[in-house]
Amino acid sequence: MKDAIKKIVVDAAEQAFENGMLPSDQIPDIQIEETKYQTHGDYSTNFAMVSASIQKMSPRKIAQSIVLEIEAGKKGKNRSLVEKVEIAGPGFINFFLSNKAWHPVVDHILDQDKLYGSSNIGKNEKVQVEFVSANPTGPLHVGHGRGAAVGDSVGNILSFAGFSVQKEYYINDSGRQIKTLGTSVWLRLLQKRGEQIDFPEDCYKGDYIKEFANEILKKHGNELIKQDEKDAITVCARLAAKKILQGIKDDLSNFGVTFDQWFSEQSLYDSKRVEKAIDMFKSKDLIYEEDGALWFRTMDFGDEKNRVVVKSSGLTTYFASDIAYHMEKYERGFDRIIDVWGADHHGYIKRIDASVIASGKKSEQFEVILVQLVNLLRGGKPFQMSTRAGRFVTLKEIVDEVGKDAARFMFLSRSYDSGLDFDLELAKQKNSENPVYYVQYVHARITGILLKAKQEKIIHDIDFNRGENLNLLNEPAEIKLIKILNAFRENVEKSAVTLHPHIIFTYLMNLASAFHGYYNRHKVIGDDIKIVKARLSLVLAVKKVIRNGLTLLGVSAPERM
RNA sequence: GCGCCCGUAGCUCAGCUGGAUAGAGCAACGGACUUCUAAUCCGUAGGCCACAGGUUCGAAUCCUGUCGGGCGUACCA
Repeated sequence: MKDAIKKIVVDAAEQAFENGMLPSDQIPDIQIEETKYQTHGDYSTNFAMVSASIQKMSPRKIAQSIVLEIEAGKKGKNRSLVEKVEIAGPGFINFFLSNKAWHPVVDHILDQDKLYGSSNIGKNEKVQVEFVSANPTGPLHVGHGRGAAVGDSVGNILSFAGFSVQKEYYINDSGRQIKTLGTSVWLRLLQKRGEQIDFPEDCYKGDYIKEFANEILKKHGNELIKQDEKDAITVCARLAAKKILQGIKDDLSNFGVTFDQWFSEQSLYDSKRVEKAIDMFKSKDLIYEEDGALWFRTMDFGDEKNRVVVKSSGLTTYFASDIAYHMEKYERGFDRIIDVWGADHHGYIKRIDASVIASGKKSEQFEVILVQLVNLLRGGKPFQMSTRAGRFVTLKEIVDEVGKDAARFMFLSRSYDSGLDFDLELAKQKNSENPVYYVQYVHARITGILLKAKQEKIIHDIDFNRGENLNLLNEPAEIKLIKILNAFRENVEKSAVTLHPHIIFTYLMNLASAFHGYYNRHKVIGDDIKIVKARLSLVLAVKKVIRNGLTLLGVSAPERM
């Protein structure tokens, strides 16, 4: 619709130039915007204002010549959509569209169905979204849930907008935390056998560790005891990590989050990629030795200090494998890499950015979505979490208690740029305070209407792909609904460009509100069969758009509630 | 100290690639079920958009500074 309006404006401007009403044929970058107020029509453009310096004329004068040309060119194809054009304020040109301009939108939605809202602005660009990537040393907690919801939705939205997306989970299955995990399990196992052991401060204290210890003791206890402690710990680590990872996969799956690939950190060592990356940067003099350690010159790329890649002990740091990992991603052919991280990792961005640029990529090819922390509350009071102390609320707990849909909707309701208060008591409530029901209710309500219409033999099927009598949709509430439906694709695109899923949330709330208002004011199944058919077409279109939007957020669209 | 995020209605937050009269949910108050689902709707009330400068025809939006809150500043992961 906006494109059609833009064409009208541009055509008129060209015509005005030919007629000598405008001195220049230069067309600046203009905006066609939806208006905030009914009195300003449906769309407005700032053409006159931004052309003022080019044309060396006052905005209102420019606007006048444009309006004159539009009215003169009544025969133009798009022109018939416009009922009235007005000049307002400092020089806005306001367009009032006729109702019939909107009616085809309904047909278009019914026809496009699940594809409605999709686009190709991504041009199949290869994008990788990496998220969650929690260490397999314990179950996922609430904070991971937010990252999972954001990453998964961003992936969905980018795909829908025409990007070629791969979602990946990076498994930190190497290094010290895995060793700590093994030690934790091993010590619990020994305790279980009755040995008196002081459990170290830096080991994982969660109950799940004790459970693993029990299990391993039963299954492999006798063999383990005979082994060297060092080997036994390694075995414990391997078994526990495998078990935990499976738990993470299950939790994510129950949360509706899927990954295309699970990438192992250890594999980077096995394939010598870490070693090779270090050698490569050494040869470029970007890695040097000092105090017995190897340092990467991240300061050359704006970091506040250089960073260690190999400690004086000879062990590599996390940063070392991350350098290799990101290089490997580009080798796989991705044009863009998006990492979803918790805000507590923001100091890490410069470092990775430096290594990415050092490896010859452009800064824009690496982006980090920084998800601000989830502030967990219980009945309004802060609820502190610590993995080590074993006191935390897991993602599974949340999903079991409030449901996948409510949890995901909650996580995506706000921009991730802001911290999120997640109150356990509130989230557990299944009442109207939860916005997810507000939107899902639209879908269920419409299904109810369609089922009734089918029962009364008004329609054969509750799903159809052609509207009927759309020209009878002339109630203001109906036109308003169609306008919102029409804006869906634009919202998806905006969401994709800004990488902000909450735009979809806001859109859905807005659409749901418009629908509920319409529903309460107008009856779909009434006396006039022609109008009934028109309205059935409209509400079916609403239903499809609600479903498409919810799908992007990973929330289900129920037929009944 | 330095770096990142935030500061908008009583509360939680949208709006931020500058546009005309700043929005929603919750909470408060008053109404609407003999109807396709009241998990809904309609109405009332609620604002120095933290503060101070700057850029602009125009600033909640962009720039600078100040104040306030969160997070981070490891040869941890």
